[in-house]
Amino acid sequence: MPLLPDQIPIGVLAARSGVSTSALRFYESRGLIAASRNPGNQRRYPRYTLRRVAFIRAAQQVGLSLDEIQVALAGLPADRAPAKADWARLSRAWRPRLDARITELEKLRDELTGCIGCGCLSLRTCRLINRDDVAAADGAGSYLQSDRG
Amino acid sequence: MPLLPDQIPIGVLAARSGVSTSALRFYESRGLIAASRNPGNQRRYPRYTLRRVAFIRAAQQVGLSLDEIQVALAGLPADRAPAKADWARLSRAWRPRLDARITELEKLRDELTGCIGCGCLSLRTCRLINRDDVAAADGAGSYLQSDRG
DNA sequence: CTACAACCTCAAGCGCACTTGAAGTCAAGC
DNA sequence: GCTTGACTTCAAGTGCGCTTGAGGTTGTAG
Repeated sequence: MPLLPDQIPIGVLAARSGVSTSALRFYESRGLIAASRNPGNQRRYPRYTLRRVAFIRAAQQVGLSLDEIQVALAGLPADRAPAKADWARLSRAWRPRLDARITELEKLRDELTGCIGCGCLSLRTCRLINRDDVAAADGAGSYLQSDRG
Repeated sequence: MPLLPDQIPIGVLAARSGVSTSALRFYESRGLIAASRNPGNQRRYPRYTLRRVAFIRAAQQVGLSLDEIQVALAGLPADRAPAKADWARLSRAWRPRLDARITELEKLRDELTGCIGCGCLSLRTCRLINRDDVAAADGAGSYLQSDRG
């Protein structure tokens, strides 16, 4: 007697995953999840869809687009419960991205702290404020750039 | 003889900030930056606009919307170069948000690593996979949720 | 049997952050 | 003076990730 039958209606999946029914249908339209249908044409989800949805939300947190997530999920069997190794493989693939994002934010935070502390807010020395001003170092030149570009 | 005159045309600001001219005009329409006009009605930016733009991009990295950034920037003088204290105040205001975001991503990363290592991918124990399944703990109930809403 | 909530499809709409295009003006070099 | 590219405005379009609405069907409790 399972806690949750293996034929989950969309409203239940929505309640349990915290994702709206419209978003779930949207995910289906984008090939991120799949459902079988009951005799009355209503969606019935296998239990592991809960994991797929959780994975999708987590991946969005990492900064992946739904297209990228779809590609990642394509590495899983679409029609049966994925094995531990399947999830592990996908998760490993995120890891560098997550690390990179964390590093980026930490760098920003540290530069920010540095700026507050050091009073470096001159145009020429502060990396946070000045990071994109590539031309500032080499004089007044570089008045060239198309409006369309 | 300044490196950059204090009447910067939009193309130059775009080249130096790495932000397109259309985006700069868009920022102006949203009240994030401002420009005076030359006799021919062309925008001329004060130098410190470069800092404002860099601030905007940095704030976007932190995850702020343009509306939020506009509110933050409203704390600066709109028509003269902000002082160190002005920037410092704004930067301090980001700090908690940045920290929170970093913590969130680190938590995700650690849970991810944990899941790979511990084989916890059962529906009931893995917090990463299962984090939103609030109903799973208390039996099969909670079949209630409207399609709309 | 009736009522009503939950479900269905399909098309259109939304919020965000811009981008693109049309039609015209301004500025600098030859 | 002419050309060319940088600039102007305004409206419409784009891509993403959904949400909303219309109009209809299914499922279940009383």
